[in-house]
Amino acid sequence: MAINIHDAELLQASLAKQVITHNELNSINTVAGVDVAYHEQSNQVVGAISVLDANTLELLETQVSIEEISFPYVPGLFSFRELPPLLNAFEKLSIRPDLIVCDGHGIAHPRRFGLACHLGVTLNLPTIGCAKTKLIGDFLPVEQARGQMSDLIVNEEVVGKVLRTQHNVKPVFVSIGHKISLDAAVDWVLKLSPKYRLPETTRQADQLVNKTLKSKLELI
DNA sequence: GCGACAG
DNA sequence: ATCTTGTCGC
Repeated sequence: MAINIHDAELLQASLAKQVITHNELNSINTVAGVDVAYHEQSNQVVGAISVLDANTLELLETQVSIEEISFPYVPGLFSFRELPPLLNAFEKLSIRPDLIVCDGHGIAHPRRFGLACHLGVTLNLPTIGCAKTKLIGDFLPVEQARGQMSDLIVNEEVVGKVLRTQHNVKPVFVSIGHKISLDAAVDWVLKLSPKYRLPETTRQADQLVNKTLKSKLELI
């Protein structure tokens, strides 16, 4: 790895000061989803980004990047493992999305600097963290109806929302990534999840990395 | 020491 | 994340 674990933690604490936790958005016409998949066998990683029309959720553009895994999986240092392939895939885009939804946390992180924050600050774009499971924090049970939520709390501080995107389906963990308020982040996650638990942006990116991993690496 | 721990 | 079949339910 190019950076050691200790330095990575110090870097996060420093970069966390650059995170903007209020809305600094222009009109949002396109929204992107990002995801990463691994092939430990060949030490390869696939990063993908899918850009959707923010209103129709129609798929507009996709890009992928396949490269060497450069950092181990360490809870809390997730972004150092996933950022490289995501940035490389992003560079290939012809469309610059107005918002990015990440498969992981934003400020709901030990040093308030999860993947969504790191990607947002690096690209200077609004980002949302939408994770499938908790990293830190406590919360009260969420009612079963779609749209119900409860605060995700760490030391009295609300770092995110535990949001039910579908009736009777396990909730997701939403937090601020960069340049967006928590309320707006929740609204977008709901809008992007009309039918399934996860946002369409995440589903498209997830589908893309798995398809790519299968076709380009399984024949090794 | 014990449990928790994004993907 | 990934390893993995069938199966219950809308």
